[in-house]
Amino acid sequence: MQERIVTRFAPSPTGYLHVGGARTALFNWLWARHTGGTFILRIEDTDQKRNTPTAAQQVMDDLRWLGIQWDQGPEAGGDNGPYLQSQRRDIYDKYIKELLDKKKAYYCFETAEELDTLRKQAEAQKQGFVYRRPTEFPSTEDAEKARARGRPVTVRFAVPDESVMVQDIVRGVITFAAGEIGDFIIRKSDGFPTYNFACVVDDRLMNVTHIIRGQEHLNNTPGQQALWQALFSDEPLPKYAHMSVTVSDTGGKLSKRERPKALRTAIRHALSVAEGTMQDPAQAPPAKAGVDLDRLAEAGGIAREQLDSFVNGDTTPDMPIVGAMAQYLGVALPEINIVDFFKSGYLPEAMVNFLALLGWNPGDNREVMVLDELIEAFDLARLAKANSLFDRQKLLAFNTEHARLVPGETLLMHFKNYLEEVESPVACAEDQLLSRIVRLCEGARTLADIERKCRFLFLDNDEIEYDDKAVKKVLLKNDGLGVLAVVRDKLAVMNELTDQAIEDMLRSLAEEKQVGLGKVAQPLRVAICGTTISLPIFDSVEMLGKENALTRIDNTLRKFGTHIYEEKA
RNA sequence: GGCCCCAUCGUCUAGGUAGGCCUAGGACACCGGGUUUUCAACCCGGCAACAGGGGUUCGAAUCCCCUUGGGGCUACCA
Repeated sequence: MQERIVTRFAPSPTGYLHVGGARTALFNWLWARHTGGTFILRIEDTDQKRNTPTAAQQVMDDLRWLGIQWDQGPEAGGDNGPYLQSQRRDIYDKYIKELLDKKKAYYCFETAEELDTLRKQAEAQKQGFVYRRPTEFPSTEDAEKARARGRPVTVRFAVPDESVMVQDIVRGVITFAAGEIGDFIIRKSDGFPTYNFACVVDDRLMNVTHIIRGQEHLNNTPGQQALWQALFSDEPLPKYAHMSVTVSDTGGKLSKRERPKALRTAIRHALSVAEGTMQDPAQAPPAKAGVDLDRLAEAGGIAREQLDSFVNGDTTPDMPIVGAMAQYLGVALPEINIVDFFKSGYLPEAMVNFLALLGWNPGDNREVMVLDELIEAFDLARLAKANSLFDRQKLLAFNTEHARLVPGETLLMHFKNYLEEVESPVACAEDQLLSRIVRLCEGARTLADIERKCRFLFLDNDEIEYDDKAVKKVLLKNDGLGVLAVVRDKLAVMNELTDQAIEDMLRSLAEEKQVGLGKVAQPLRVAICGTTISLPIFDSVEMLGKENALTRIDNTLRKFGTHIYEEKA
C-alpha cells in the first residue's frame, strides 16, 4: 500500500519569512498537494537567544499571503502536536535519556571557549575538527558535580564509527566516510535540544515521509540519519531531497543582510557626494546628495552614535529601523523578505510562480503558471541540482503577466490589501472607483505602479508636488504653459466632463494646432498630477472633476507662468 | 584548512537517467523597428551558451577523469 505522503516546513522564528524559506515551504507544500498528502508547519523555536516573539505569527501571515495552507501546525491543529518545539521538551528528554541509558550518548562539560581552542588547533593542523570521545562516559553523578562546579553540561550523540550513505532524490547517493562525522551536541546546557536532534525526533513522530530542504542541510544529514538509526531503527528512513540554494546577484546565498548593506552603501554614497569625494558619480545610487545624519537617526528612531556605528560597518540595526531610514532617504532596498515584496506591490500569484521556477521546471516550455497548474505539474524528480540566481527582472515580468491574468476581483482585493499595507491615501477610495482605476491600468507592472498613477486623485489640490523634470520638459518648453491656458479655457466652458467629451476637446485642439495629441495632453497632465505619469488623461480629468481640474491648472499657471497668466487675466 | 554539492546564452532553464532527433529550444534582460495621450503594455526582428583539457566511442552538451570556477557546511543557529 502506498503510504500517505507527509511533508513539513520547519522554520525557526527568528525573523520574517524570506524568499529562501518561502521557496522551501512552497516545494514541500506543492509536493503534498500534488500527491494528495499532508503538509505540516512546525516551529523550531529551540534557540531562546534568537527567537523573537512576533516572528512565528509573521511567518504564518506571509505563508497565508502566498496561499500556502498547512494541514497541521499552529492555528490548524492536528494529531501530532504540539507543533512548537519549545512545547515538546519532555518528549526530547525522554529520547535523550534513552540514548544516555544505552550509552549511545554522553555528557560533556567543555565551555564554548575550550571547544573553540580545539577547533582552531585542528584547523592549524589542516584537519577537520572532530570531537574526540572520552573512553569512559561520565555518569549522571559526574554531570551533577560538574553542574555544581558551574560547568556547562551538554549531551552529545555517540556517532557510530561507520560510513554513512545518504540517498538523496536530487543528488543520488552521497557517501560520508567513517570518522568524518563528529559526535554532535543533542542537548544544550540550557536543557533545550539542538536542531539536529529535535528535527529527527519530530520527523519520526509526525510521520514525515519526505524531507525537502536546502542544500545547506546536506552535511547535517548523515548525522541525522545515524540518530534515526539509533532511535528508530525499525522505521524506514524518510526520503531526502536537498534543493539547490538561491543565490543573490551580489554573490553568495541570498540573505537578509543585503538590506542593511544596501542602505549603508547609499548613505556612504550620499555623504561622499556631499564631500565631493565620490569616485565615480555615474555609479551613484539615486540618493540625495548630503545627508543630515541627526535627522536620519531620528527617522530610524535610534541614537546618532548607533547610526555612526552602522555607517562604519560595526553594527547593524533591526530591520524596521533599516526600512524607516531607507524610506526617509528615498532609497529602494532590495526585497528579501516576503513582506518586502508585498510592500513593493508584487502579487502572491507571481511570487509563487517565480519561486517555483527557482530550481524546478515542468519539463516543457511553460513558465507562467497558476497555482493549480503548479500543483499538477510539480515533481521532485525534476528538481535542478545547480544553484539559481534570484533574478528580479524576471520576477517583475512574471508580476506583469499575473496582474493581467488574475481575475478583476482578485486584483482589486490585492490592490486594497496593498494600499492598507503602505498606508496610501488611495486606501479611502470606494470599490467602484478603485475597480475603474485598476481596469485603466492594464499592463501595469506592480500594484505600486497603479498606486502611483492614481495617487493624484486623492490628494488635496495644494498637495500636488511638481516633478522638476516634468515641469521643465512639458510646461516650460514649446509653449506648454500657453497650451495649458488654452486647454483651461476650453475646459471651463464645457458642460459635461466625460472622458469622451474631454478626448474630443483635446483631439480637436491638437488638430487645430497641427500638433500631436501629446503636445496638448501632457501640459494638462502635469498640471493636474504634477508628473508625466498618470492614468489615461481623459479619465484622469473626468475623475478629478471640473472644479478640481481648473483649480490645479490655475495653480500651475500661477506658479510657473505668472506673466502669461496675468496677460490672460 | 577539512568535508560536501554544482557547472548549457548576461539571467532562469530545456536537452543529460536510454550518446546520433541539437546547424542546442524557450523565457527574462538587452539591441533594432513598429504602435502610442504619459508610464507601462503590446507587435515584429536581432544578438547570445554546451568553462578548459584529456579520455571512452563510428559518433558526446549528454558517459569517465583531471583542472578551473562557483556555492554550501564546518556553532551549546536552524
